[in-house]
Amino acid sequence: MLRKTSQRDAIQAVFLQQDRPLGIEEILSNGKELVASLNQATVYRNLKVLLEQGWLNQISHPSLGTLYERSGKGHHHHFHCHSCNKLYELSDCPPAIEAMAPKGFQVDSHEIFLSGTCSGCRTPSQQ
Amino acid sequence: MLRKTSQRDAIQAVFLQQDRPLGIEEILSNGKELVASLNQATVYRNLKVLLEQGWLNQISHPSLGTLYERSGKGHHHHFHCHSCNKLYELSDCPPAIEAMAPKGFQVDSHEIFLSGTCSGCRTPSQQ
DNA sequence: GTCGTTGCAAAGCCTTTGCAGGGAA
DNA sequence: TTCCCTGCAAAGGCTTTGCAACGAC
Repeated sequence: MLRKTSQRDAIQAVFLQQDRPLGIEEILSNGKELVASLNQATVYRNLKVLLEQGWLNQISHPSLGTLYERSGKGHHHHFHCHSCNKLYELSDCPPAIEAMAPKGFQVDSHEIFLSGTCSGCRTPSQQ
Repeated sequence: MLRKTSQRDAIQAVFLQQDRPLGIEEILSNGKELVASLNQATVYRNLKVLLEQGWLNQISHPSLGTLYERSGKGHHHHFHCHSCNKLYELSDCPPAIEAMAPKGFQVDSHEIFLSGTCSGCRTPSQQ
């Protein structure tokens, strides 16, 4: 029922190639290098399909807006460097996060966004 | 240089009265009860002014979108109950949050969003 | 041939802006 | 009177949708 198309292939290739969270503009511009006719609407439609399939995860970042990343990397959070504007993946997760909620509240999920300066931007000479 | 207007008074009154994070729609509809002619554009413009004055804080919630809350409550985070759709304030904050970042990264700020079911929605009979 | 998929353009949200009239000081 | 503020409507971003043509199977 789901057909293989060069457009969807291109979008997936962009994610495999970049291996980091991407926004629409990046997906579109990178994808156009693979399929020149690639259209914005097609990107949106395929992102939706890939989300439904569980191939992608959606990130609603407070500063960067909506981003998409390959799923299957396990639970993690993100660090946003506002110098180079990159989004880094974090592996750790505070274990006591559920304790933040008041008594009687059931915590189903949580999101953590850190921001600051990455090591590369702090010591540019070592980059 | 900043004039007192019934519209801005109304918007501030809504926040003082509700004492919780509010979205545009709520601010507008509640504000219209105080100043019937209150316009959407006026609300946006005054929210901007109140943000610049530091009277309000902006929240970019992953599920609820943009909300505004009175500032001056100190550092805190939020819990979103997806049953009653309310946003609760949390007082605690994990102390080890900075340790989540890789070595050499400087953490300037962080955001934490919890979601789940509040106590009232878990045991409706006691509400 | 079928029917999922695409490109294009139009339409939908949310938010901002231009403009002329209105009101605070 | 001055000029900040408001309401209205139009315009801007981002995302979705309608539609006819296209193309995978």
